[in-house]
Amino acid sequence: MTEISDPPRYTFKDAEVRWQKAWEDHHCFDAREDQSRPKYYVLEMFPYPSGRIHMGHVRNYTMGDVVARFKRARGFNVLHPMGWDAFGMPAENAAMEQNVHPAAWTWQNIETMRGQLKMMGLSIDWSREIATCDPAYYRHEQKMFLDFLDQGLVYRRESWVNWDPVDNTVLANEQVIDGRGWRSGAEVEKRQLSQWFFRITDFAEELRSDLEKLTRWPARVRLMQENWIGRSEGMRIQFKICDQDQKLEIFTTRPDTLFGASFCAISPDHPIASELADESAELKKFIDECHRLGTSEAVLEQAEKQGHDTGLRIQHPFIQGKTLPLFVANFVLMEYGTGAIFGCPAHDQRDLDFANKYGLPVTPVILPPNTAQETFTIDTEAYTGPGICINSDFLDGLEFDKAKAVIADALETQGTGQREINFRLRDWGISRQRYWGCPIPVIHCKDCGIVPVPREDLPVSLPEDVTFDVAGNPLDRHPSWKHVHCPSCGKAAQRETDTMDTFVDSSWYFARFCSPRSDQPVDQTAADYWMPVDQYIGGIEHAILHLLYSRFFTRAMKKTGWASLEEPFDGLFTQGMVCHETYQSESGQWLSPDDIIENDMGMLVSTADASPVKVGRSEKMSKSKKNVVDPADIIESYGADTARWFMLSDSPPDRDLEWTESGISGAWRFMNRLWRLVYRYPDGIIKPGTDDAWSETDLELRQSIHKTIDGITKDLESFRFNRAVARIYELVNQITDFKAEDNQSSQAVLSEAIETLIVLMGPMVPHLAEEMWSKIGKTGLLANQSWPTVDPAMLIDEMVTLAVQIKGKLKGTISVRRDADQSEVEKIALEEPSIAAALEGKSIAQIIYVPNRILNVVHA
RNA sequence: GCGGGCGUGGUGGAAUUGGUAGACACAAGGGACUUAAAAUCCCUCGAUCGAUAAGAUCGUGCCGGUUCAAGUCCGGCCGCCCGCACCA
Repeated sequence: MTEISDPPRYTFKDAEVRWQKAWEDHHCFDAREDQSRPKYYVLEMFPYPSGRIHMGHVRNYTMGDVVARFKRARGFNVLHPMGWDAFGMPAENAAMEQNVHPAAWTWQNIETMRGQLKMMGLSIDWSREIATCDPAYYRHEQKMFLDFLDQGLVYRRESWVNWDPVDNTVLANEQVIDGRGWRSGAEVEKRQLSQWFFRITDFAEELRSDLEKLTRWPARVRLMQENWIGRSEGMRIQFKICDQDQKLEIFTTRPDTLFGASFCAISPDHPIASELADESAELKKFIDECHRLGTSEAVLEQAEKQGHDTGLRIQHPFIQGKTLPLFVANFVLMEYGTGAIFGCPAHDQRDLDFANKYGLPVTPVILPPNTAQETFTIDTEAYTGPGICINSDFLDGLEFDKAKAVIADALETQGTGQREINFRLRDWGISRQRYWGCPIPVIHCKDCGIVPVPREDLPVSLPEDVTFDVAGNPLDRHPSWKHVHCPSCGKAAQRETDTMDTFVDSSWYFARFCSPRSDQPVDQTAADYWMPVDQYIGGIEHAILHLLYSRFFTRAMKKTGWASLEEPFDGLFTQGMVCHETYQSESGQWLSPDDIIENDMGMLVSTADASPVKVGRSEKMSKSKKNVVDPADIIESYGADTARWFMLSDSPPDRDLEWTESGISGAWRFMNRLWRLVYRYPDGIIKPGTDDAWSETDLELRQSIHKTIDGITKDLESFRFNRAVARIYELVNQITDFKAEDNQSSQAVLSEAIETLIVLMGPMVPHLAEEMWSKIGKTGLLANQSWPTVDPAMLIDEMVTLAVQIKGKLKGTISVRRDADQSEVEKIALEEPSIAAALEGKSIAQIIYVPNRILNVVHA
């Protein structure tokens, strides 16, 4: 081989474009159903087209691409699509601020970002691209909405919402900051509005119990969903209201504390409260007060328990003649259980706070273990632990768990209570008073009520001639759009002007990718072949909502005949965030990494005025803190492969990754090092020979090759990309150090090493790998090359290094035959000078031998 | 408050799942090449003692335990991070 004195640098600009075109020309990544091959569906959470791609996208899509390319090389028929989560508020904000149409703004962003993603060299089947704002997509969403409506999976009801009086819109809870609208800054009001809901609670139990089937999901995400669904077993109990026919229904998980009840309380939104408020100005005032305070976290944190005595009395179900006062209390939620509770102050902290404030009796009914009843009192701290029932009539002496069952039976026999399971999960409100979303396809008719838009009239498209110069929903004030004839009676009627929550759009896009141009929401044959998604990858921020909604939607689709499975995502991986140090000027202004420079003294200063810069901790890249690095700049200066390599190196993919300049330049240096390595070997390096008379060093390299194949295969299967990267470095170091002898077998080993290295790197740095592949004289695309197979014989070492310990402390290592028997190993170990010296004069008590691992000598 | 996770060199992180702690990389320092710089190549790099050697001792947040053997298992602290939060 000839050493070339000055190898040129790897010219990524030319190479990356060239190989991207080659893949496209050869349709390498087009996916077609093929029943004869095992399929693999890799999906990354699709991006919102905000304008430009950010580092989070680069990390996400690099990981997905590694999996897609790896699986393809392993012989799978891979589906790896991309689309756009294109409806949403930012488009309307842009419309208001920049006077552009949301559609124009969105499609322009898609154009830009598609180009940027293509520069990354992702193995995506672009022929399947979809955008949720395209009527060709959302008409199917409307169709399914109507199917859900037919099946009773959608309903409309009045509900309390956060209303922004300036922007004239409903705000999500996350959009209310300290009681004010996040955009307008106006004090948010509670209003009752008629809203559409998806009946996700129908599936609460199933969504919870099926979590255990999702074995390829992170335990953390499953737990978060489980907590979110929040199942609790308890009882619904009907209390008699004194001097009335009405009953008060409450829900409790602690029927065992029923004898400790000292009051009942209902939510300010409870029907009984509203009824009473009609006759009591004072109560009405109290209820209004509760509404004004709202339920935002900050408020609840400090909010005192407050109540209003209704004057009504409630009959205790088991104690003759005992009655309890009924309060309206600010801490009782209408949305959970029945909106009414009984209060047992001794064993619930909230009830105790309330009782102490209003001077209500506190009767302990659960005695903690190893406590004397005479000395047990409750002061300001409720006892919520386990124990034995006291002061509880027929429950006395029973262990509290047993007591729950006994009293449940008693109530059920009496007919005044039933065992019930309650969930924290609420139905999913999907109405948004927004323009840029999927229109809800119904018509409101004065005579016929709610009439679905006839299916043949779908899609209900958004009108284009809308304005954003005034607050409120443009659909609502559009001159003609909402005025239609009732499809049922033909009289004048109005369209629904609310649009759907954008989470609806992303709840089924994965199914649409299977047959993106079908004139049905999904083509059953295609979906049956491709679904479920085998590997889904995205941010942990979607652990609950998006993933839960998708699980619900898939079930709803199954019920309406659009899906044949329940769980859309078989495997889930949640990637960490991309972080960067933060910089602030002396006056506290955030500075971008581009605005700072290291001065002669090694200090970071502002490029503008050379003033010192405060370096803050590494945080998620965000525009507000200006600690962002634009991926487009990086790809421009270093190429896509360098960016991809850096993304995969060092940090485990589920943890946060810190972006550093030295890290990216290190990755760039490595790209060139590889290029030089391959450049040293002219075209057509030696083909593997039949001669297997390897020298010891030949054998060593061959073993390394196969151990690397084995290791990287396992690493990529289990998302340990950082480990795979380290193995590549190890192999490259070894190849660099390898001195090939002047014979065919030695040359062949080197040849095998380089070839294998290139194939193994293919999924991670595809352009460079193609370039190297072609450089060593290979014809045909590496993208179509299959994954190397492991020679199992090469994984087994003839000799192993064994650690020798004395009383558990390492004293030396010896080299022994693999699986050598204990007596042989002992002999070698005890003859080892350092061991012999350490054991001088000691009598050996025990020797522990773990073959191929360790020999531990224990002396007296 | 409830639930969960994490804690290893100057830094990011490895560690065959109880068996040689620190792989690999970054940063740093030294050297070679060069008129010089960049690039590249070589060496050192957990701490302490020792001479920059041989060697020894200590060392995975802290304290204790189990074990022949603990970063890994158990108990108790400390610190950080995340999720939920008036859910009866």
